[in-house]
Amino acid sequence: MPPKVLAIVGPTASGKTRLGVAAAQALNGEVVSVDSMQVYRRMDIGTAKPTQEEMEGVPHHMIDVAEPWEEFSAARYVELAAPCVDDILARGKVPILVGGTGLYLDSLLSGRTFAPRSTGWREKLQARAEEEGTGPLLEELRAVDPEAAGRLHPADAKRILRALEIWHETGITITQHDRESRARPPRYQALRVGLSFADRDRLRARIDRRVDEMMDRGLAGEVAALLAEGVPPRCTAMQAIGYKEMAAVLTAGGDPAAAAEEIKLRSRQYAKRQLTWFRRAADTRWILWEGRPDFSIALQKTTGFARAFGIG
RNA sequence: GGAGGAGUUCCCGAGUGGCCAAAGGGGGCAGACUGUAAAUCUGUUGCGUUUCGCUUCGGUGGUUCGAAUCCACCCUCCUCCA
Repeated sequence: MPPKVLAIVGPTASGKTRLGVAAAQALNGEVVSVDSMQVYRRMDIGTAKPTQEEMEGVPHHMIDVAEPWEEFSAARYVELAAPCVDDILARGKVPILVGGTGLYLDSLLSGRTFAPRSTGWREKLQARAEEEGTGPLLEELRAVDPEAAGRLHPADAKRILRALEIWHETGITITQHDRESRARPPRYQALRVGLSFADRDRLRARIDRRVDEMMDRGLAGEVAALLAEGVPPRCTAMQAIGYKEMAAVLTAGGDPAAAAEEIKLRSRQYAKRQLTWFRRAADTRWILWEGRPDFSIALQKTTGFARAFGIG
């Protein structure tokens, strides 16, 4: 049986960080962040990275492990996070996976492998897609991997390109790769605890408040500093919600207040996508806030689930 | 007081007699997701007993076989003249 871990998931601003710390204290655990943007250094305010104070002495991993200009990915996340989790287990403690990046979490738990990133194919294919459109590329894919071509929507350029990239780079179709990858045993056995609000409007209000706080705490300055140190505006890190909007205001001009509203909107839509992802795991034990979040009750429930699951 | 212009579905906005429950965009809702995932992509969005019926395009009447589209009056908003 794979080792057991606790995973705390949910949309942005649902209270994962705080419950994670409380659970770590109660269960003799350490937190492993599962967040595609908190991995970057100097991106603190906009990613709502837990502060030293909020960590309350609980060790946190997978935060500040990359430079903002670096190319990061789910594959790289797993490469770094899995040893982290294993180390925590080896020390007899409970790994508590806390975060909202569904792909990263599932990749870490499942043991799936990733086909390698190509050396140059992606760029070539991208250039072709811009010239010819994705139609011919999709047909090219169909010739070697009809299954993938049938599954992918003609407008989904990103995935069509990736499928072709894998084919050209490895000579193996993405369909075959995925099939083999899926057959691997899971890396960990996870108790999934989901955090959200019973009423979507409450989640929305909390997101709004959090964005206002980010602005007050100096999000503009944080983004300006990144740009000043030469972080390319188009890199992965700068695609983060809050950063791309502020970067646009800082470089092209515009109203910071309007940018804040835009950030709230994008965050709300992101939260919705997170819910779509996390709802898919039917075994998730959801804790839905009815009104103000009550962390003592949430912790009680979580430790109860954990005991029944056989951890802590 | 006078002269123009405008009021369209949650929002913006197209539509100037039938092909209009009404383009397009936004937002909402739902979904997908294997090396950019806070990314990317899809579906759907008046109501119902849903290959059909009903209600809708500021309001009320009217013209017409037929009106969001034409006419009259009214209401609201904008611009200009006084």
